[in-house]
Formats: sequence, C-alpha cells, structure tokens
Amino acid sequence: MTNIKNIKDVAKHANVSIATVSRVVNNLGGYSPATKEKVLKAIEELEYQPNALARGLISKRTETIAVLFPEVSSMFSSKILKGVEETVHQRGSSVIVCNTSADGEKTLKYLKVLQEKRIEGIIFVSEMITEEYYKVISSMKIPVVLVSTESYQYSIPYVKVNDRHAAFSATDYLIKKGHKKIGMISGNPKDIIAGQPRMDGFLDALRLHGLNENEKNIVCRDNFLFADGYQALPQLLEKAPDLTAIFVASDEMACGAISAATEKGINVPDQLSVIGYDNLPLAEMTIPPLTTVSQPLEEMGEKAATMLFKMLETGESVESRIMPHTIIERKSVK
Amino acid sequence: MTNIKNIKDVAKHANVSIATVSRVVNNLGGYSPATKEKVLKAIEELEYQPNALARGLISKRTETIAVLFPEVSSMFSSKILKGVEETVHQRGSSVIVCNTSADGEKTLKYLKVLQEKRIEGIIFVSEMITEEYYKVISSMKIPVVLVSTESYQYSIPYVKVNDRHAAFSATDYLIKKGHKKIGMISGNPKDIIAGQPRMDGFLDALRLHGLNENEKNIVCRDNFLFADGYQALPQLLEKAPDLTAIFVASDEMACGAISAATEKGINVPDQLSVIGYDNLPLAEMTIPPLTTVSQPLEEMGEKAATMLFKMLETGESVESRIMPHTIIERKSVK
DNA sequence: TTGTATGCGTTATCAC
DNA sequence: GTGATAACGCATACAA
Repeated sequence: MTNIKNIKDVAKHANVSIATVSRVVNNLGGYSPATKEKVLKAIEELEYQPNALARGLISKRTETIAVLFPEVSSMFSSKILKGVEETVHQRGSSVIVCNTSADGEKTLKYLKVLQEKRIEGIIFVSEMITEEYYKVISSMKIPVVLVSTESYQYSIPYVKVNDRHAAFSATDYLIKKGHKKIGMISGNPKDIIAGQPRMDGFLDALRLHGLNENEKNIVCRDNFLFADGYQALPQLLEKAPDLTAIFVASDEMACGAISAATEKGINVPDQLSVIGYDNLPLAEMTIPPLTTVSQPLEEMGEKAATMLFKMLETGESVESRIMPHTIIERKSVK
Repeated sequence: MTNIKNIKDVAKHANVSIATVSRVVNNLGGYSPATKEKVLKAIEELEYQPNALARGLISKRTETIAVLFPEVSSMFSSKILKGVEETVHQRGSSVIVCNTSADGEKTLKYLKVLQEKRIEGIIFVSEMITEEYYKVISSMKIPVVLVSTESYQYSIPYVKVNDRHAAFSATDYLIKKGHKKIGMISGNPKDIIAGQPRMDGFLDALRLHGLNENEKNIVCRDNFLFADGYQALPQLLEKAPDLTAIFVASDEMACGAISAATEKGINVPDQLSVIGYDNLPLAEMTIPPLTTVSQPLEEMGEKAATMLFKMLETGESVESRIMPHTIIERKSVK
C-alpha cells in the first residue's frame, strides 16, 4: 500500500537494470534513445522520485545549507533570509532556518543536528562567533559565511557593510546639511560589530569637522529596537536640549525616536533632523519617511550564499566582502 | 584525511560490533554498563556523529518539514515562521523555508525537491491551494497544514482567524465608539480568503447597526501593502469626504493610510479614526500607535506545527483551528 | 549499450 | 549481552 516507488520498481517496469535507470535519471548518457524512452515512461507512470537520502549517502551531498539568526522574525533578518533563500534555491539546494535566540546552548544543539543531517554549509547572521561555536564548525569542515557580523579572532569570510564608515557617512551627511549640534542614539558599545564601530564613525565625522564638543551627546542602549529609540530620545534631549540633528544606529530605533519626538511636540525634521541606519521597509512607512543609511540586506544574503557555493565548489576559502552603503534621502532630515 | 567517523570506526575503536554501538547510540538497552561506557568513550574520542541520511534511509524519518510562503520577508510571514520554527525545533526536527513568490511553477519545483528529500510534512502559509498543488501534495502522502488560508475544495486542516468575524469586530468597535460614517480600505474582493470575507464582515457590522448607506464606502486594492493604503486613502476620501473612521484590511495598509492622511493635514485620530488588521510589530510604531485587530501569528505558527506533528504521530487528520482575534486598543481610534 | 555487484552508514533480525 | 548480516535506495566500477 505504500505507494512510494524506488529505482528497482522502475527498472522492473521498464525491463532494464537499475544501473540503466540511474543513468537516465542522472542524464549520464550511454544508452540508446529507445531505452531512455522506456525508462522515462516508466518513471512517469510510476511517479518515481529519486530518494535524496540514498543519493546523498553515496554522493556525500545533501544540497542543503543552514542559516542561523538570533531572531528570524525581525525585518532585518527576514530580508537577508530572502536573499539567501533565493540564490540557494536557484542552485537547487534548500535552506534550513534556525532561530538561535542568541542562546549558546540552543545554537550548539542546532549545530549538532545540522551536522548529523550533513548540511553542506552554514550562514551565520548577526551572531558573535564564540570559541565553542568555532570549535564545532571547524570540526564540521564545511564552509561558513558570516553576514552582518565578523570575527576578529577567527578567519571566517563575511559579508557586511563597513559600519564605521557607514556611520561616518550618515553623520557627515548631517553635517553637510549644516547641522552643528548633533547627537547619537547608539547600540551597546560592548557590541563590537554594530555598537562601537558606529559610535566611532559618528565621532570620526564630528572630529573631522571640528565638532568635538558634541562628543558626549550619545545615549547608548542594549538593543536596537523601537522601544530603545523611544526611550533614548528624551534622555538624549535632556543631556543636550539644543540638538538639531541625531544619528540613530538602526531604523527601528530611529522610528522610536521619531515617535517620542512627535509626542513631545518636536517636529521632525523642522526642529530635529533624524537619520537612521539599515533602510528597512519600515523606513518608508514612518512620518516623515526616514532618511537613512542603506544596507543592501537582500543582496547581502545573496552574496553570502554565492560565497558559500563558491567555497563548496572550489574547496577553498573566499574573500570577505564589504558591501557598499548609501544614503537614502527621504524626509526626516532638513 | 576525511575525518568523518562512522559507526564502524566507533565499533573498532571500542572493540565491539556495530550493532552494539547502534544500541547505545539509540539507548536501546541490552548491554552491560561496562560496554556502554566503552562505546560512549569511543564516540567521544572520535567525535562521532550519526549520519542522519543513513538513519533516515532505514527509519523513513527525516525529521524535517517545510514551510512555504509567497513572501518570506514580510513581517507577517516572519512572525509565523518564528512560531513554526520554535515548535519544530523543540521536537528535534528542522524546517526548510521556501519562498514561492506565489508562483505556480516555482512552487511545483519546490514541492518536487521537498518530495525527493522526503520531508515529513508541509505548512502552506497564505497560499491558495490549486488543483495542481493538491495533486502533488496528496501524492506525497504526508501531512499538510494551512496557515492563514483555507481551501474550500479540498479538505486540508488549517489554522486561521475568522476573517469575516474579525472584520466585523473591528467595524463594530468603530461603531460602538460612536462612528457613523465609516469607510473601508480592502484587499482584492477576488481574494476569497482575506479579501471578500473582510469586506463581508465590515458590511455585516454596518447592516446590523442600520448603517447601510455606508456600504459603498469601500476602496479595494490588489495587495495589502503600505503603498496600497497610501494610495487608497485619498481615493476613499474623495468618494466619501465625510468619513470619520475607516477600517483597513491590514496594518501595512493602515500605516500607509495614516501617512497619506497626515500628509493631507488630516489628524489621526482627531479627524479620522483608523483601525487596522494583523497587529504586526509595525502597529506599535506608527504615529499614532495603531489600534488594530490582532491575529496571534506566532501562536498560529506554533499551532500549525503542533497539528502537523499530531498528524504525523497519529496518522490521522486533525481538526482545523479558528484562532481567537482580539482588538488591541492603541491611539488611532477616538 | 547494458547488467552485475559492491558500498554508502545505519537499523533491525536473527542467531549465539 | 553481543555479534553477524540483511535490508534501506541509490551510484558506480567493472564486466560483458
């Protein structure tokens, strides 16, 4: 009653050997057009689907890769996922998603099942690579690519924008618009990827233009969420009531900051200019629409997948890629 | 050089047969504590990881399911994905994501590779089940669950809210707030899942309260996106300038409508109340924060996965589940 | 051009 | 308690 056919059934049905069936299934040639016809017909009639498990057992290829996120459901992650998924699928492979919740135990558990499933590569998004992780992934001997993060201790290819440079650009943009009193809402300075570098870029721009006295106008938060921006804005304004512009380290935070400002009766951009970071879809939806530094998230996902496949094909590592960031001008800066 | 150990290596290393190794790996008992110790030690030392392919080949279980979305990167999808992923992972299985782009060909191609990979179940999110899809999935003989959609022709369990009822609730809420001139921005009425039913619910509420004359104050759009709401609002207001409230069929659209209104100098909620649908994270981020009908998206994902596993365990189908919707009161309705 | 036989890494059914 | 050995479904080297 289990209707699922295997290569043997096809062989019998077509009156050939399983070797021949295998050949036509894999387009290897070495058979007459007639037998090919026969086999194809049998396959059709029996609705035969080759078993990827059996196939993979021999070929050592599973055509499956995995992507790990600390939070799959963020707008940030889902854009990257889309890029990854698209190019992986184009190549005939599949992607397994993992939501690590930035939890070490959970991640290790994931890694274990992925290893058992013999996935062919891993993409880590926005994750810090700990020593434990590194031990496991290097023991797996499969390609790994980092997205929107990088490792200083370990040599793992990554694709990301230059955070410090991007933050510089954003701040520089504000300055060129004529602003002199500029503040920043930042992530956690202990965050070596998206925290400190963006602060550094901000400060770089200030100093370059001799605006050093602004350097203390920074409020840091642990996360990059709406609520963080919402709560940070009043704090920042208390420290520095005369600010005319702020650089906010994420669009979600920027959106929160705008909400807080609006509630306080502060008009954006008339009384306060704000520039964000990421260029999420959200940035088009705020009032006013958010001027921001764009990271090409989907493209970064695609690129990461492409790099992974290249490593898979060549067996060698691959160069990291710094993606270009751009300023998207909308209406939140004057 | 290929460092990857198999059960044979372990057996040799521990001086036992592979059968014994298999037993301790699977905790089957039937061996002395001493040999268990030996084997465990060997496994440890060789860093042995059982091969899921070989295992699945025999057990016919791959511990992998798939989720198909028309658009993975929407805030809507990603919340559902998170719910699915969490409960699937809890059970020790993995989830493969597929972005169908609502494209039949692409979907069929996905289905084919999923079938070859012998995945154990499928969750369709927001997809119409065509005859072609149905033919394939029923030939696969694996459990299928629908999320945020349902099929009238085929008997497939689903989990969704009652759209008509939810739309009724939203409109009713507006009416109970004292509004009498109420409009709607709707999806496509040809959309049998999220289009027509929400319009029906809207109209139900109107009629129940004798507000029949409002019935034509509906603007329909093909999609549920920000831009749709943004463009629909002026159209709606042109048709019916005296509206005091609108029900919008998605949060993204509602956000667009609020943006358009604000640009026109119309204050929300003072001059125009807006209620949305979905309760995406976005709803907290608008100005003013959006009152909306909540769908428990993450929970729906969890539920769908749970249903899938239940079908997998029992071999029987499972009852569909209508999830409760609730009105989330924020600041966009007065 | 086609078929036979072996192996991929497991689990499971027998024996012992 | 423990160990051969036959599947599982396929690819492939080798024969024919």
